Amino acid sequence: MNSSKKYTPTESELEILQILWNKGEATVRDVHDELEKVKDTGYTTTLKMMQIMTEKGVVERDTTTRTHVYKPLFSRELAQKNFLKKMLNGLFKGSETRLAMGALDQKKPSEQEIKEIKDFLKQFEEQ
Amino acid sequence: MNSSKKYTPTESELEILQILWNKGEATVRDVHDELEKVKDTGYTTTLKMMQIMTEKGVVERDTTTRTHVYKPLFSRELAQKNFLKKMLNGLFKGSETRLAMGALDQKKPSEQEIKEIKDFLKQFEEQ
DNA sequence: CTTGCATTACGAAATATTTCGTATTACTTT
DNA sequence: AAAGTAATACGAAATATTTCGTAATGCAAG
Repeated sequence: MNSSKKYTPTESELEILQILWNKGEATVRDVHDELEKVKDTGYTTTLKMMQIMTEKGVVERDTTTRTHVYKPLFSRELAQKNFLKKMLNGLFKGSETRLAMGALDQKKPSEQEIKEIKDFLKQFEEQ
Repeated sequence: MNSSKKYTPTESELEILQILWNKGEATVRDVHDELEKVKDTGYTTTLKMMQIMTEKGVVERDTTTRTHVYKPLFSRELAQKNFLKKMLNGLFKGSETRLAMGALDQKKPSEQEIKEIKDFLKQFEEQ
């Protein structure tokens, strides 16, 4: 059994992270103005969300100025990698060198495995 | 504003879908036995989960035999595409032809956009 | 300075997800 | 056919996520 729980952003957190990733850093106002274009929730909701993300250590904030400035600590790349890993986990069902148990962290995948991963990714490439 | 909400599997649903995708179809017992290797929850939890997924239309089940057999209706490819889309949404921040608003569904991305997408995907390919 | 405005803080309600206990039902074994 | 076993049904508790109302605070304009 395995109970290493790695952080995955929730739906809402991901939306906020997207904006932070794009802007590099932003205030709650910045983020909320963006969010509003796509989603229809109040300002304090966004604020609270970002406060929670701060607690979780997903973002950090500079509180020296009155208007706090937030930066992502969880990178876009990591989000992608984590998702990819999650998908690959399901892929290596029978394989003895089960990536499934988090091997992707510890050992290098084999040639064969790399090939499979590439095939898996190919679909995104064709047109 | 936009409020078209497309289904995204929750964390737990995804775990179950992984197994169903691999097996093609499976009973609750099958799924639970797999799940147990990785997670430590009771049988009825898995059952309930799969029942809910049935209600949501994420899976379907054959109830002709006593032991129900479940099949995924939500494909691995779609899960990937949705995630990818979500990531791309954040990528086309300023672009006039904002993929952000779900354009990926409706119109073909431009040459330029395709290039950006490919670049984005490249990181997964290098070794 | 004091009024108004934008911000953060915070608690708690609303909602969604995950978990499981208990009951019921069907099949199998004795 | 009775007892045991394994499955589904279902309600509801536990937990996690999302939402927002209200209050407190600081800044800026009058």
